[in-house]
Amino acid sequence: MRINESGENYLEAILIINQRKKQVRSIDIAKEMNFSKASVSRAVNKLKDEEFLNIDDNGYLTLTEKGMSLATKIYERHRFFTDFLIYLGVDKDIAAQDACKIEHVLSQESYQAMKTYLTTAKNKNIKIKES
Amino acid sequence: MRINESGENYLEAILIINQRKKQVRSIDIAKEMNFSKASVSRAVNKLKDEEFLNIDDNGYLTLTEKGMSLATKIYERHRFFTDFLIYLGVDKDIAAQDACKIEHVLSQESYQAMKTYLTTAKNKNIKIKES
DNA sequence: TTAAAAAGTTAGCAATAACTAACTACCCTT
DNA sequence: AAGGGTAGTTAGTTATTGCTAACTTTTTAA
Repeated sequence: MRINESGENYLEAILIINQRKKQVRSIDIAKEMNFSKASVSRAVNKLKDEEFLNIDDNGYLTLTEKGMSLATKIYERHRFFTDFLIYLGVDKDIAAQDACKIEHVLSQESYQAMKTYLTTAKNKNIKIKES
Repeated sequence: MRINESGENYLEAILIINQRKKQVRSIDIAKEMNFSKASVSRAVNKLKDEEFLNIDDNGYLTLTEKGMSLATKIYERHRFFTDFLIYLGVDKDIAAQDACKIEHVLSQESYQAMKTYLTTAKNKNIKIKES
């Protein structure tokens, strides 16, 4: 029952929609992701079965602790990879697109190394400018 | 008829096998990639139909110009992303694994920005050490 | 020479993940 | 109360990409 890229994207979308709206339904995800209602319905019910979210009687979705944890992890990676690429000079839209692609697949080790490096690199650049 | 990740991996494997052996057959790919003969047979014939490679009467595979161009591009990305991650302090095996995942999906823009940055970063580090 | 092994192919299966079409259910308005 | 809009579900399709089983063909070796 291992979750995959597709499932992670749904969870991430819920998190993102939640920043604009208090309540999230399947239809909101369909609009956000440009998927059919049917695809979302199926995916969301699978995520419910796997206990990544709950669906209440009115169709509102709530991430479980497990779901929130994963969604947050992926979204943080998304933002970091976007920032990282922007720092390297990549256009922000392309950076965001590329972040979507790698956020699911890059190892924790590489993610951590990139984070550590970016911090150090930023400090070095400041020092160089100051000297 | 757009080629995808799977096809790119087969082409890359052919390039890699060619570095050790003058001639490459489907069975060599199967061993290299740990796939069944049947899967390779189908994939290779698809790549032939799409004119990424030719198959001679003895079953030996030759990349077409188009196939070689793509294989080389992916392999160069593979090596660069591996080097990049190793430079950031990632273990070489993990770096290679992660490179496999991103070599197909990262935009040309990001790839180029990372290349430019790595060169600059290396120079800066040398200067810092020298000063 | 016969038999086994190596290589390749074909057919059919499975999982994943999207789609459309058609349905139900509910609410709101006229 | 009837009809329309919105939301969700179910069924069935498609494409990708791996698999096994079973077959052919060719080469090798006893």
